[in-house]
Amino acid sequence: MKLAAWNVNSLKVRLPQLLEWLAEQSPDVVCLQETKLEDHNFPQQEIEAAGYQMVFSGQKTYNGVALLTREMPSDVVCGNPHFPDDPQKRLIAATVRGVRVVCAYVPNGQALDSDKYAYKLRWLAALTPWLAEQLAANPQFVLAGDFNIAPEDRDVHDPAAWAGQILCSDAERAAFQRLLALGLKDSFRLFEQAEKSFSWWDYRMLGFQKNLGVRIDHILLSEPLAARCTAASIDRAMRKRERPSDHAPVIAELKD
DNA sequence: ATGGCCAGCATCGCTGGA
Repeated sequence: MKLAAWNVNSLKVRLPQLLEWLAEQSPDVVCLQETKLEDHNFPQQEIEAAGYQMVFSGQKTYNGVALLTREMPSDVVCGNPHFPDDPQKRLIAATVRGVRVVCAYVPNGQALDSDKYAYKLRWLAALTPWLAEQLAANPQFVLAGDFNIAPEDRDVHDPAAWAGQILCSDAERAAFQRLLALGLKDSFRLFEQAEKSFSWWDYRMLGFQKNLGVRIDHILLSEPLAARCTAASIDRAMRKRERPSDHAPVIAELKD
């Protein structure tokens, strides 16, 4: 079972790249973030034609998440009951082949003195108890998406420059550790990886060409799934293509 | 020299992303 997460930064713009990538990689489950589409505009026919079922929760202009799956997903939940009435569409969960999959687009936060940062921390604080319930109900569990957190200094191209900044602050990293403390493993770190492996690069300043990136997109696996995980990677090739998303897809493979 | 891009929405400049 091949799991992937990708912040596409507008599915309207990125649909051709997504369809090419699905054909090349043939993932079994894809968690998409930043679709930026209202549900009635979701490109269902094109994705169905590519051989995928889908569930989605979107809005105009901002946010939006979706799950693409080879088999019909069940028990679909949008949003977090511990964080009710959130107008921002950032969470969708479903069960596929016995695996509970939670697709998340964690708020960016903008800057530590911003209201958006306070919202990010509240959002993450509410996420943890809900995940604990989901995980207890199904030990075959994965949380994947854009976390907007670089968990460690090795996940940042210039840790000194980023120290204490958004994506790297102590409070954000502590929130990430609380997710791991539920019993989740960062699939990428289950394996030897190249130094300076990142999943996001700024469109400006030749960020990708200079590899000035951060690793903020993650696939976290419960212990039973981590035991089945055979590989984890970041598909940097997608960032080299024409009109790329600023995020690369991240992938984890599980043996059946 | 501390910027530079991209997407959306709406115009001919702003917000948000990270």
